[in-house]
Amino acid sequence: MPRKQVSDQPDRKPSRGSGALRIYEGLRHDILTMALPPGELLDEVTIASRYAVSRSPVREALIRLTAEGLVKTLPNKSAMVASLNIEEFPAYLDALDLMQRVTTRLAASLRSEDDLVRIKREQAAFERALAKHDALAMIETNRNFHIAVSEAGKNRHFTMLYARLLDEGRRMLRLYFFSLDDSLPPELESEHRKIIDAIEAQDADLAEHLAHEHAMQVGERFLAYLGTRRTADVKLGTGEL
Amino acid sequence: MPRKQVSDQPDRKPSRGSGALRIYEGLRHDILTMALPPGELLDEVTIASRYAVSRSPVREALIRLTAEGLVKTLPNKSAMVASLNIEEFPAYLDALDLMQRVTTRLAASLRSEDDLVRIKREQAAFERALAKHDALAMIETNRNFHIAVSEAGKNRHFTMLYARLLDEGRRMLRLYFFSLDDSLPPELESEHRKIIDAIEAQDADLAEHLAHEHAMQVGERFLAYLGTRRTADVKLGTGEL
DNA sequence: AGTACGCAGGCTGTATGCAAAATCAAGCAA
DNA sequence: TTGCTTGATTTTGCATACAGCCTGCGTACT
Repeated sequence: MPRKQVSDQPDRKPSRGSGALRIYEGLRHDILTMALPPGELLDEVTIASRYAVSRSPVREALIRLTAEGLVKTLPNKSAMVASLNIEEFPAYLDALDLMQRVTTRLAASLRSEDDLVRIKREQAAFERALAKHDALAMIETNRNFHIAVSEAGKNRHFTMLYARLLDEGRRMLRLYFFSLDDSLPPELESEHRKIIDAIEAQDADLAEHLAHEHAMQVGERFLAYLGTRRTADVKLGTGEL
Repeated sequence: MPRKQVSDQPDRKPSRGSGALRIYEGLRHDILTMALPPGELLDEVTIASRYAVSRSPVREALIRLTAEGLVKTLPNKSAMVASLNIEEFPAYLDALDLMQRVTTRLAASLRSEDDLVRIKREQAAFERALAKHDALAMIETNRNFHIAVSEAGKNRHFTMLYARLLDEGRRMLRLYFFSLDDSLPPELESEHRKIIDAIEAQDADLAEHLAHEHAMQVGERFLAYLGTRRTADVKLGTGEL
């Protein structure tokens, strides 16, 4: 069959090897931003036609996302976006708190000057997103800030779990941030700043303490959000807004 | 083309859906037991013919193993068994220690009677393996014991990372256990017993302390093993024995 | 009317085909 | 001898083909 021309760039060769990665990143982005809500069915042919590829790279992307826990798949049935289970929130917060504490503590102990530069750069990006009241950008830059801190701690095992938790949290944070539109909590900015100062001063105990408070704040804010009446009909289990 | 007859069981239907899982588990087992040494090339056609399937399910298995970190793959090149990087041992031990402490502590706080039964069952299997001087079984049952403890702590995030660390550790433990053939360390058994007692008594502080000591012991033993002269020529980076 | 059976369609799991990319080796040049 | 180029071969990445499983609807039977 004659190759259908690519939509945007007619002479753009997808350059063998990019297909699966592009789909993986695309699906991942859509899941984390809830463009694909929890429970959404991800049937392979539909996705394949949406990305103008065959089922093979789609399959690869779905397998990888399944391994990450963002997609659930039952044998001989369509994959679906993993649901946000509210009953797991306590365990989630426990894990987030511990990882945030340990990675921030390690960062304070082990950070290099380069790490510090990168952390501040990510924080600057976060503050720009704050200034622009861009909730999605805030969520993403907030994640990148914490990952930068974690990587300064130089333990890839902690960083990996922490990244997974933060990504999982992006979906919850999206619910939270969008609930308050433009009135964004400015204390996040100062909390980040204090963490940076502690890391710069290599005060591990203080850094850990601040990280703990930060995690608790996020948890409390999310719980407060859950308690607001106007959102009482949001079904977290299915993700339909 | 006429179907080539299956090697072992001519009338065995692979029952659609089992292929990828079978290969995944087979490769995983071979990697963790070092039957496939670190650095070994895993080209798709060879594995496919070995398991008497096409490349598709092999591909799926390799993708999943890559996501787990047991296999490394570079674009347009063969996948290979992930290497054991000795320079990452300190970070590994940090992570193992923290996960062991937190999961054991949580287990002491949250264990149900059923959890306790399962933990003791896994410990019994471990002791049987000890009695039989079966190193591979010891490694596996030791892992299962700790996973059972972790699951009693009811935090799937911690359990997931802990399981990954224990599996990663299986490859290192294999080096260690095989280095001392039959003279197996009996204190592992009593350490497990003490941990069980603390969990049963719901003494979280004691359980955490014992878990910490246990992790440190394992680390020290492995370091002592690394220090023995007769193994000085084992190249951990490539895994060739 | 309600239930069970059967058949058709769609979707996944696996096999196979094809082309780009990488690797290797031989040949040529320095 | 050493290094670069080039062509053949191998291997991956993607596309396509095929077969079994699940679903849903229609029909017949109780």
